[in-house]
Amino acid sequence: MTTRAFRKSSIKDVAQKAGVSTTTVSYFVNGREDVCAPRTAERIRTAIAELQYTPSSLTRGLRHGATHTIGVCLYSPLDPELMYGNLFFERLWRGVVREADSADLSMLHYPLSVRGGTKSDGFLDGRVDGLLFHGLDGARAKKVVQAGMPAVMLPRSKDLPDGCGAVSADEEQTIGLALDHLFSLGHRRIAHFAGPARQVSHAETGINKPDDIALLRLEAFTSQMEAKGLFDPLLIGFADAWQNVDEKAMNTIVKWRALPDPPTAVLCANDALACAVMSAANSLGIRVPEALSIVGIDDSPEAREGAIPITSVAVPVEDIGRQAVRSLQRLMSGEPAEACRVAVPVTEIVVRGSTSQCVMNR
Amino acid sequence: MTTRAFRKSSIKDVAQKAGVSTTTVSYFVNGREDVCAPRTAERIRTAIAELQYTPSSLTRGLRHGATHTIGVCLYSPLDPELMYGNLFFERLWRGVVREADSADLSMLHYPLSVRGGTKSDGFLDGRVDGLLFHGLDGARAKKVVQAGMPAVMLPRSKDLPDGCGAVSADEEQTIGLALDHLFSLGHRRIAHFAGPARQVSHAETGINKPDDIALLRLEAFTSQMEAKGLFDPLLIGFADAWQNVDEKAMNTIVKWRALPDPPTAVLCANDALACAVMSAANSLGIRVPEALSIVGIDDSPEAREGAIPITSVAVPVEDIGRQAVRSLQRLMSGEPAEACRVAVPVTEIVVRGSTSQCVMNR
DNA sequence: AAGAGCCAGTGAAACATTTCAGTGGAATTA
DNA sequence: TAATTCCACTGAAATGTTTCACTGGCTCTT
Repeated sequence: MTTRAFRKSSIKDVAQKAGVSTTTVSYFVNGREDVCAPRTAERIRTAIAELQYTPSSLTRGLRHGATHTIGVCLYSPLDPELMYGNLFFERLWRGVVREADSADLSMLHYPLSVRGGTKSDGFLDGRVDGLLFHGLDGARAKKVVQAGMPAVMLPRSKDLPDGCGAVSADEEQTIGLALDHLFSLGHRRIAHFAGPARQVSHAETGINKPDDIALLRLEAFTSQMEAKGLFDPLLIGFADAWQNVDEKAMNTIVKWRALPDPPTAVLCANDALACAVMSAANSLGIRVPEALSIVGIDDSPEAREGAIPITSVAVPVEDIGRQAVRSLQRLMSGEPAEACRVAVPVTEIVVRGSTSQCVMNR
Repeated sequence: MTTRAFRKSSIKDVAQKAGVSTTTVSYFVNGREDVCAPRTAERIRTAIAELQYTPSSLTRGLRHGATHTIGVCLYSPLDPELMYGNLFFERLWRGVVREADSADLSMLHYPLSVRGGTKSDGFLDGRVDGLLFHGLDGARAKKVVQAGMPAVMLPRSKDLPDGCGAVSADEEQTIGLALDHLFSLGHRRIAHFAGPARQVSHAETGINKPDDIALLRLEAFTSQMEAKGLFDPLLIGFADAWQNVDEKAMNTIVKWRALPDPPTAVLCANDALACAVMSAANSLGIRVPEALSIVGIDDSPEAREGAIPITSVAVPVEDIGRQAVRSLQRLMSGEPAEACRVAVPVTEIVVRGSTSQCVMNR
């Protein structure tokens, strides 16, 4: 174990230089009122300045049992396919950073050997007061949480351990916004193109991806359509993997068009899927939105930039990041985990050219 | 100062449970050979497992004087205009994370109060062995470096303090690639649309932005053109701020067209500027590339996606991130700062539709 | 003038760990 | 058998800081 190249000056050095005890220096530094003899204070002040003294966070943490630091575990930077050009991470990250900043919390990134490896011990090495994680598998999360570490899952996953906080977008609202929009345009035969349930490549590594989101959206779609008596299992399509989404979309659309009562609108689990459906429709000569309305979710650039821009539900990703930090703070200050599980409201749908009045029902 | 909600088990607890001294446990944990009595080892092993013991990084750091942690200071997530949709940060970040991961280094993000505030003491609180910073102003950097903290500036700035490492793209090569491409197409009258020298809004906050890059590119352009005897100061345009880039581009192009000998190609300091020049050319009815070749720098999506995709020099941003971590490691292990200043090679120019053979010189 | 009270500051323990320098006992050697 | 060597382990100091409990000296009150 190598030692650091430079030596910081310690409270002892300051005490010696100022001719007082370390206790006095400590009191001075921490602003206790009763150490106020002006001349002593002055000597300490100059000693600190000359020695460039800064109290060691390490020992402070040791003494206080708290470090004012949260561990953040975001797998995205290591995951090429998921992240490049996808602003999700960027926005989430920004929310986290901003909230942590205003709460005066430092953030520690654990290296992959801890994040991706099998041992979760690294998280318990005393450097952090709490943990924010994004894509840690349930088993390891459980271990960490059971050891007493406050932790918030981001977004909430299916196998959320007891005692663990969680922050997600309210997917019921997400779906609700999209469906309300389509309902108000007169659509009744509404299909859903669902996202990949879970990616195989990552099931291997034990990393739990937020593709659970796709499942939540599917469930919300199903229950809300059922509540209106409009649900038809034939109108559910799946894209099992990212690889051949275009093909999947094509097949699915063809299948739907062959139905006696084809859908007039399709709600896609995310914008990437919506784009795939859009180009499938184009290839098949199905006019959008006249013959088929398309709604996406995420409000990503790809939805905005096509020839026919796609109506999309805007997910408040940055808010999710902020709320996650807040939840973690509450958890750290002792609130019960149930109170630290929040569904961030989703309130905005950006209406664009891919949706219009349903012509069938006129 | 609040204490943490949960108490970790310490080496003492393990020692007590296993009926040995803490020394023995320590030796066991750190794999010293001479503590190998199988029965003792077994007892310690079970005690550790039962108590979920993990050695405290805090005290380890305290004892060893090194924490295997680097501080990273990236302002981008807090800077709306610069970052959204700009993959620069994302790619840089990924390089940093990957290299840190493979070097088994943790990364600590300091909060804005340290990063943006006036005090640089926060960096010296003993939690990190070195510092990677991106947009810390020269004065504060100097203070940190003088205090003996190994630090690497990313990218290299004009006012790089002595003893500080630095990693940047080799802007001479960047410009060289672009110019060679244009020369090979026969262009001789080549203009340069330079980036903002420094952003006022951030000069206020004391944050030094990497807009120095624009300056470096301008200098490289000037010297390389001069070396060929082709430099003409009239062919230099500036975009002083992001806000009215389009207008600036328009004015600049108009001005250039009015010259007796207008440029046949323009090298823009980045892709955003190249896009601005492209749309200015479109508005003015100047055909690209026939009447004007345009080269950008960065190889960003915006360069790729226009109606006429733009030829652009690909800057190895991820490499820069990786190299920065490596440089910092070398610096931390005692290498002189001069050896820890690297210019990352720039080798790739992506040729697209915005450049073609120069017709004037045929 | 004696006790009370305060002022300005100090000693030492505690936090969790590592590591130098030992120690007691057994096995080996002379 | 006595000395040596080795084994398996332990004591204690050191890292930098905070904080409880205390002290010596001074001033004030009665």
